[in-house]
This record gives sequence, C-alpha cells and structure tokens, in this order.
Amino acid sequence: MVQDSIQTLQAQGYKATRPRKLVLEVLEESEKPISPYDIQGILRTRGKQINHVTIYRTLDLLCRLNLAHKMMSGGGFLKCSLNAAEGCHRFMVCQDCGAIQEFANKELCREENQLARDLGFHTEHHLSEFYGLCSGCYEK
Amino acid sequence: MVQDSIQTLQAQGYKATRPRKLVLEVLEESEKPISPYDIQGILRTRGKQINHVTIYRTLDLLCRLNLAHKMMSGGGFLKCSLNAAEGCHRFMVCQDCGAIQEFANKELCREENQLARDLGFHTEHHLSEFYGLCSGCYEK
DNA sequence: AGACAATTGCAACAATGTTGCATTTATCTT
DNA sequence: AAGATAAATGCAACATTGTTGCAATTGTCT
Ligand SMILES: [Mn+2]
Ligand SMILES: [Mn+2]
Ligand SMILES: [Zn+2]
Ligand SMILES: [Zn+2]
Repeated sequence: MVQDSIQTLQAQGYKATRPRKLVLEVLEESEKPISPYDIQGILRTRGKQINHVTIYRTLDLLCRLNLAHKMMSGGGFLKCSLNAAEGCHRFMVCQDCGAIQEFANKELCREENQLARDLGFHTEHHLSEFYGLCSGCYEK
Repeated sequence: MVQDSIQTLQAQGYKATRPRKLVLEVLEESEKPISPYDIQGILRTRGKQINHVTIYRTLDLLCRLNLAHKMMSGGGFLKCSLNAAEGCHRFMVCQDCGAIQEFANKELCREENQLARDLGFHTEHHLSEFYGLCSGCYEK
C-alpha cells in the first residue's frame, strides 16, 4: 500500500509530498521494475508533470529506506521496484523477450546472508538476477 | 588467462583483435568490476587509444559468450568483470566505502537454479549483489 | 495564518550509451 | 607473400541517463 510507505517516510521525518505519492503509486501499479524516465512518462500521460530530478531523488530515498529496490536487468541502467515481498528479491530476466519475473525465497536469503557474514560482510539487503529463457521462449 | 578467452573467441568464429586483447588484459588485471569508460581511461594512460564504442561492443560480446559479467553496483550504470570463478558470481558492495568484494558458491548456485527451474525458467547465468557494510566500515 | 526547514523545479551540465557508415584489419585462400 | 573477403573498428553525430547548485515552492508544526 502506498499509505504504508508514506507512513514509513513520515515516521522517519520525511514529508508526504505530491511527487513522492505519485511515484509510489506508479511503482505499486507496475508489476515489473521500471526506470525513472518510465515513471516520468507514465505520470505525464496522466497529466502529472514531475521533474526527473525529483524522481531520481525520490527513488534514492525509497531505496535508502529499503522501501524499493534497484536492479539493472541486463542493460546498464537503473530500474526500480517496490520492496513488497518478504526476503530478498530475485528477478528472472528472459534474454529473448525481455520479460522480467520476480520471486522471493526467505530460506535462500538466510543462507546467502550467512555466507556473506562468514566473510565479515553485514548485509542490509540484496538483489539477485537470473539471465536465461522464460518457459515460453524456451519452447521455440 | 587472456589467452584462454581469446581462444574461446576464435573457436566461435570471432577475430582476435587488438582492442579485444587490450580490454581482456585490463579486465584480468582488475580485481573489481569496472566500467567501460574506466577501461578506456586505463588504456589511455598506457598510450593505447581505443574508441568507447569498441569497448562497449567488446564487453557485449564477452558477456554474450559468458566470458564476462555485468553488474550495477548500487549506482545505475554498467560495470563488468571477467567471469573467472566457478559458479555464479556474488558481489558484496559496501554502501559506505564503495568497496566491492566477490565470492562464489557452487552449492548455492545449484539451489538457486533449481528454484528458478521450478518456475519454468532456464537459467544461463546469474548475478547477485549484496548491499551493506564491509567489516572495516562496520567497526566504525 | 505564519514560520521554518524540507523539498521541488529549473537550468545547465556531465556522463553514459547507441547508430550508421566509411575505413581498416584479421583471417582465409591462392 | 599477396589478394580477397567478411568482420571489426573508429568516427561523428546523436540519444538517453544521471548530477549539481540554487531560487522558488510546499508540507508540517506552532
Ligand atoms: Mn530485498
Ligand atoms: Mn556467473
Ligand atoms: Zn521470454
Ligand atoms: Zn566499507
């Protein structure tokens, strides 16, 4: 819920501004990670004009508060999605059709975190991307 | 070894060109992932002038042949490293000092791949990034 | 309603990534 | 060793993505 994220923001002393609500709405509606300029485009079609700088700053904030995730999805530029699911996020990126599917697994997460801790690293969150073929594209 | 990568290239019908050898050399020397423009800069300091377009195309090729990896390392732009270790690559990115440490774990890899396959996805390779604090920065 | 700090938008810029095409180069053949 | 050939490079021009400083605006609290 956008409401929950807003509440988290305010609890940490951040303002519940129009741009932040709008970005959160778009992120929530999107079933896959999207780029800052995607978000701007979607909002523009709704007559909501938001400066791209503000979107970048909003996404930075959301990621800093662990409310959202960043990923690269094969290309080399930023995509973000809400940090809705429990545990870490894993993305399966189809190299043929570009589809992005998400799944989470708490157990795997724990194992990964433990391995990192064994090396002295203190994990706050993590991100995993699989590259290959989705079932549809594999058939062909 | 650069030689091995070159051999793989040729085996697949790609030419062993000067730019490709140079990029491979830089990747091999670097203990952490670096960006295309980093590579160009390093080569320039050695008096080797390589066009950035060529570097992008070389990195694309290396990743396509699974000789190298792409990652985003917290920011939103491309970094690459040689795909030297066995199994999938995991990177620990310190959010304080920016240090990037790498580790691999075949067993974990297998589990992850199995989980993806259960969802109908056929993984070719994958990439994992942990964000948190390295031991040094955690002390402070 | 007014004060105040946080946030936004703007402008200008910097960095990153892409495309088409002429020139060059690696490889294979002769 | 020279020539033929396709692949790869470099160049130029452009497009997209990301950053910074600062003045204007807005949300929150009193
Ligand atoms: Mn996560
Ligand atoms: Mn790998
Ligand atoms: Zn697909
Ligand atoms: Zn550190």
